[in-house]
Amino acid sequence: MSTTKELTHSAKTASPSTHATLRVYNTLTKHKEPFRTVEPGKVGIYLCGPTVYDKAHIGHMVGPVIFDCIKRYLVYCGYDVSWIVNITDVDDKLIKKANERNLSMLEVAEENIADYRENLAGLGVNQIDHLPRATECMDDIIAFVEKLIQRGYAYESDGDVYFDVSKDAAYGKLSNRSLESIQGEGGEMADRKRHTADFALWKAAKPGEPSWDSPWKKGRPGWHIECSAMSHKLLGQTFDIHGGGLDLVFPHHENEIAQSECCHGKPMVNYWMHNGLLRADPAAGKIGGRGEREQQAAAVDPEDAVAGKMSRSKGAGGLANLIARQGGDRIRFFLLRTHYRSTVLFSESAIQESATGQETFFRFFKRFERISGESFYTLPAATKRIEGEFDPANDELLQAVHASRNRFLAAMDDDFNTGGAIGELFDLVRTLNKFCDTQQLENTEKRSPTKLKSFRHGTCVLRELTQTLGLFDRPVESSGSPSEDTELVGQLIELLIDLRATARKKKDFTMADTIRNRLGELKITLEDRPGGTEWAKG
RNA sequence: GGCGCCGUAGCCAAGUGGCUAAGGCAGCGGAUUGCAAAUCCGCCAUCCCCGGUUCGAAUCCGGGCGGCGCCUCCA
Repeated sequence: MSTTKELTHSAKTASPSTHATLRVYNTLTKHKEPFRTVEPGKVGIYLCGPTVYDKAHIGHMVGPVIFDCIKRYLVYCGYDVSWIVNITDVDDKLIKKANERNLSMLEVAEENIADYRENLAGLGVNQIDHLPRATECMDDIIAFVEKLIQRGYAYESDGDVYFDVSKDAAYGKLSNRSLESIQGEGGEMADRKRHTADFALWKAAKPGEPSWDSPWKKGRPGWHIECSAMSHKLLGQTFDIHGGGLDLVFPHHENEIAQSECCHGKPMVNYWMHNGLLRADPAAGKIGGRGEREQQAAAVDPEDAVAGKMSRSKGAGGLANLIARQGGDRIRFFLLRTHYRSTVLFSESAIQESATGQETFFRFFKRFERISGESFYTLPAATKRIEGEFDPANDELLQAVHASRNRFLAAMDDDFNTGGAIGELFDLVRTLNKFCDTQQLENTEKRSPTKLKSFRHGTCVLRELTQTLGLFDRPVESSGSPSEDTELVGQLIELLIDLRATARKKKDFTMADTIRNRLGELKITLEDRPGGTEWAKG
């Protein structure tokens, strides 16, 4: 098998500070390939962000969430990573929206960019290094177009500029299309183009449209050019990873490659990574796309209220509401349970289901705190893969932890298989829980420093791994807004718990159960543990 | 019509040539508990169908059936 050979080879060529067991699926080659960087130890990532003509929806978050993990994981593996997410803030739809709302294009953009950033933060996406906007890079865009004209790959036509696909022999290589099979956009531009498949690099402005000075007519950039210009400006002529939704492969990314490679005469990107799309329900096609628009009115399954909500979420605050309702951490967890290239069937009931499983982690974190007195969230876990390596020696617990860690890393190394990796996380928690049970760690008298030390070490490993996914970074804010009453409520519950404890001592279980049941009706659960009774809301 | 993806237990979902097919939800049995909750243990799939390659396939090839994406703005 060639796998062994590749691994051996990469171990020799890789920088010692980075891990070369990583394999990445490349849309361009349709294969998983060993990950090699352009520059040793450095990774440049460009992800296509939104066109900000409207509020973000959940589908816009799939890419950012997975790439947030990818960056975290690469950093963990020792790379110096620069991650760009572009914002397209000049576009036909933006102009249309601005006219409808009687606002400037800039105002519409500002509003939706703020919404986008809020939603990113809500899902814990905080690894982005730059969010460049197309309108901030106009000089670079114009220079890029000029160069394409100079090199004979583009032509001006009545103030517009078009890319001449017939000059690019490689055109179609990403989406595997032949020039003949491409219909191209017809319409009003058709007569200004030499080829139907030619696409606009620069569009002359009509009266009243926002425009920028250019060597051609005053106008604005075409849809694809800003990505070529900005990625070049920020990451260079050839960079490591370009990402986006699967729906961008054609024409957007195909056109980006054509522009960039014809302009620079070099490969633009080494790894093209595309995430799968979200679907609202089996009947409704993908979210935010043509399928939704066509079927929106038609088939809304009454069983699945979510489909309806998704459609409505195109309006104000849809995603923000969803995050408020479910919690960003749950949505993130839900998205990461599936491999990033798969289609995810989205529904709130599916989020609920995955959240039920997610509770296992939160319960364990509480248990850890009960036993160790330390918060899981502040554990000094290794932030680098190499630092986290350890020899479990004869420690049975740590041997199991070590094995789990290896399986987790193997999953992540295999094209960022977060779904498989999360499975290992569940295993790891079970191992740790089992240790608590068998060693009776909840019982103060049975604890030994040695056992506690192993337990803490194992839990540090758990934290080390969850950090690479950006999961459980901080305590979940308790649902419901805190009020001044919170303290008093807590004191009252403690009082009831004391009364119940007295009842239990007297074997008055009827009273004890009444207290627990009545509190249960108020959504307050009591759990009796060796160290006393614990209560929780919800 | 062209290009491409997918079909694993009741549901969600890893695994893409070789130990007993991860994990989660739901369910069932047990340990534990005054009873619960939590936790742990056990049970619960031969991988859409047919054929082929191979010592050996869920995993590769061919053919069906079914679902989906792109080809037009889309993360």
